[in-house]
Amino acid sequence: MGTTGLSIGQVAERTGLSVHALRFYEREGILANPVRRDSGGRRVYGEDDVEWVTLCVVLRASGMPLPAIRQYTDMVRRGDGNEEERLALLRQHRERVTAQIGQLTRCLDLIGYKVGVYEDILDRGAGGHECVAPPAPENGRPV
Amino acid sequence: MGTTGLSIGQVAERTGLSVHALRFYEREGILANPVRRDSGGRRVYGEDDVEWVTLCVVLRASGMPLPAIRQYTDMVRRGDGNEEERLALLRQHRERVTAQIGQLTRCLDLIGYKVGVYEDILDRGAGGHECVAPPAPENGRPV
DNA sequence: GTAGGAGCTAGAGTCGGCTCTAGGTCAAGT
DNA sequence: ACTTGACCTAGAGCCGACTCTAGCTCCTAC
Repeated sequence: MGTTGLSIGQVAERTGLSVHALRFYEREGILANPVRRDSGGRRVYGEDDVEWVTLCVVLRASGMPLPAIRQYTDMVRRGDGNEEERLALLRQHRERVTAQIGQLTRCLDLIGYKVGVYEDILDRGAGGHECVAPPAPENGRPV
Repeated sequence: MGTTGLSIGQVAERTGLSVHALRFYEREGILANPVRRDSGGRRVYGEDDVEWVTLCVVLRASGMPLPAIRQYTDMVRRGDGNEEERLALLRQHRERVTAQIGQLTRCLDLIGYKVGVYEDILDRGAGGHECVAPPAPENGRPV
């Protein structure tokens, strides 16, 4: 049986979390199953643990708060029979992420516009002809 | 001269920030120009202030930290002549936002995949035929 | 045998970004 | 006269998510 068995440091390395964060997540009840320990009391992670942590990292990266991840973890831990609940939670999160992307995209438009404005100002300035009344950079009463 | 003059409460309402947050931003040096006061010492905002705050809200919403917003504010306050700097800062932020959207999109893919998995499980379950060995929901060692 | 490095626990500290409190002023309405 | 409500300041408090520290145990290599 080729069960690997990874140390916390190795898991940290491949998930991108710090060892501190991994222990913290465990304390917070965010690991789906209790981490095994070796004879010396050190954590030994399996591939499935790594996969789970990786999922958690993705959920965090997309803005899911730890309490929600814990909820989801609890559902999974409770086992089969609550798939509707899990689905609902995932769908809700998906909508939030979609909304977030939408908002960021709108922000990006404005930022892009601003970038364009400054590019124009600089192009014009570099062109050599004096700009007597520069097109009010930010607002009408700067400084 | 149709200068409006808004109270802090009105600005809060139309920018979405709280009055607390508005005062906090001011203390943090994030308002481009000093807010005027009425005879009683109360803040009076002009349309330009509201526009500036609105820009700040967009920058915040797209993840720019307050210190960076303050930097930008400082540049604007210093007046003409540092347009390259402003442009650089905005471009940098634009790239970060783009990256963030990319990351969220990748997360969304995974979440969508998970949603699909659960939809399949539930469809199959609702179909009536017993699922003897359900396709391992989360990982091989749940609970 | 001893120095280094990785791991352990419990608990304290940090950081960003607000949010709230206490204690007060002021103007308008009843 | 008095209550209400919006505003003021200075400063404390809070929340989320880590991050770090102290003081310890192992194991390995020199």
